[in-house]
Amino acid sequence: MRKISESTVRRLSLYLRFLEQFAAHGQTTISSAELARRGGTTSAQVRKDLSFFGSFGKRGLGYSVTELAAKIRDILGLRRTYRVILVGAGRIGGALVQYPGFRQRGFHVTAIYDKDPHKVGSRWNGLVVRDVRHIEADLAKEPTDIAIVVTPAEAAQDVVDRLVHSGVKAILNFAPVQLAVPADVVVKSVNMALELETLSFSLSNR
Amino acid sequence: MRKISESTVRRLSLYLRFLEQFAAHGQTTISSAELARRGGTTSAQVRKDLSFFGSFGKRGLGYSVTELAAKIRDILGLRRTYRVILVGAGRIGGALVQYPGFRQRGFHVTAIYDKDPHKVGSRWNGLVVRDVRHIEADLAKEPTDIAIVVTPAEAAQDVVDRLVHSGVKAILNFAPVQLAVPADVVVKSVNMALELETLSFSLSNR
DNA sequence: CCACGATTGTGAACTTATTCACAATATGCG
DNA sequence: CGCATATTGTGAATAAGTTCACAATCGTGG
Ligand SMILES: NC(=O)c1ccc[n+]([C@@H]2O[C@H](COP(=O)([O-])OP(=O)(O)OC[C@H]3O[C@@H](n4cnc5c(N)ncnc54)[C@H](O)[C@@H]3O)[C@@H](O)[C@H]2O)c1
Ligand SMILES: NC(=O)c1ccc[n+]([C@@H]2O[C@H](COP(=O)([O-])OP(=O)(O)OC[C@H]3O[C@@H](n4cnc5c(N)ncnc54)[C@H](O)[C@@H]3O)[C@@H](O)[C@H]2O)c1
Repeated sequence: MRKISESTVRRLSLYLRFLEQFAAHGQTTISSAELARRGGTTSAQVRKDLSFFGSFGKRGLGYSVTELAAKIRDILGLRRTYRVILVGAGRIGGALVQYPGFRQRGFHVTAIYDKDPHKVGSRWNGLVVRDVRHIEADLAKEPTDIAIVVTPAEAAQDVVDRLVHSGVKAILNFAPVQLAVPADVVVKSVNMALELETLSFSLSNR
Repeated sequence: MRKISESTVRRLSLYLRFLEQFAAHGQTTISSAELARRGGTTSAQVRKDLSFFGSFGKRGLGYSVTELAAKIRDILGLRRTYRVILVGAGRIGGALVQYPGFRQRGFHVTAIYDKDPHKVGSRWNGLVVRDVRHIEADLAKEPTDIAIVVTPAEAAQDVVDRLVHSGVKAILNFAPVQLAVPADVVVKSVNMALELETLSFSLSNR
């Protein structure tokens, strides 16, 4: 397959959300122009994004909402559910476990780990917080697809090393550090302070 | 000023974080190559990013860590502090108010708003949660620089309309919806489900 | 069953972003 | 001082991403 850009993947994920909304409203077909309007892009961009993966529309008519949604789910690998573990039972971790949106989209949090003896053993949304030292053993028995790192910055690289060592191939990181991982592991970082700084830049430059 | 790309701004923010770390370790000078290594980019990219704003280095020597940090703070508009309000006293909102990292970087949360009468009036990290209906009046008296939207998706556009109407020019949005705002208002969205879906895509394509 | 309006799919043109590559220095040392 | 070494700053080359523009094709309605 040709190299697909990050921005294309992000847009596909957006299109999918719109398609689900259109489907919920009973709309059966949709044009690239309409999808573009919703996503703040152009119709050519929508068609180009899709064209990397095939041709899913009908000329003169547009796309079937449900078919295109199914196709994008396929492309994004969303036909299956994913096992997700959370490392760090802190404030952000707490918000994430309780958030129903992830499960709705097929991401199932199956375990939470922490280092703090006061937190280990407590129940979080039906899950018992486990000691982070059990990660390797647990993952050997029941591998996970994705790990979310919500520990303090100082602990993050350490935690990630153990995750990688345990065979985790995808990591979503909230700690404000640049993580080093082997080439076959993919890391996405959410850096909220950085987002605020881009806002600060925008405010100062107009 | 020439149009600066989003990616350049994000990288500058990263460089700044690294510079602060180097400063904390007592390092006084640094080369573009070293910054690049840390940030996962190339030395040419680092120099190009900086060159949009001036020339801050010494040939043969590199950059003064503290001078460059000060310069980037200038560029990003981080010489001042920012007033930030939070709309939505839920789980994510709770994590955000308690997070010390924002204040450390000059972003001061000055008020929290919610719609729920059970939450209005309660204390959150020293701040009393106010009724969202007071937003307009409050902001007329004490303008804010940035608003963080952490309400449910259904309420987000409504809240944003009121923020815009009250003169807010920068918004950080956590609700998984595309927000419509006038051209002079900048919105950044953090969409965690979308991040998970890009991971899902990566996992399914190798 | 043909002509028309709508809309896709996609090369080609264009625009933006990244990397290359090298002259222009700064430092240090014999 | 003059030469060797390091590293910047930047125009030019390349690569990547977006938009244009139009032939291909579908459904409809006369
Ligand atoms: N809270 C926010 O709004 C916010 C915003 C931006 C970034 N972040 C980042 O997200 C991360 C988590 O933030 P938080 O506010 O939830 O912090 P927190 O302090 O509330 O929680 C961190 C948790 O990690 C646990 N922990 C520490 N070391 C560990 C280890 N080695 N293994 C497993 N668990 C360990 C701690 O016991 C604690 O329970 C931090 O890196 C923070 O910088 C948080
Ligand atoms: N919690 C997470 O981990 C997570 C992850 C991804 C995205 N999000 C998104 O972030 C947003 C907030 O999530 P949450 O988990 O904190 O939700 P939550 O339900 O815990 O909190 C939402 C808060 O907003 C308040 N609210 C509702 N309507 C309002 C209005 N019109 N004005 C002011 N306040 C109003 C509610 O009373 C509630 O206190 C949601 O859009 C959610 O989809 C959350």
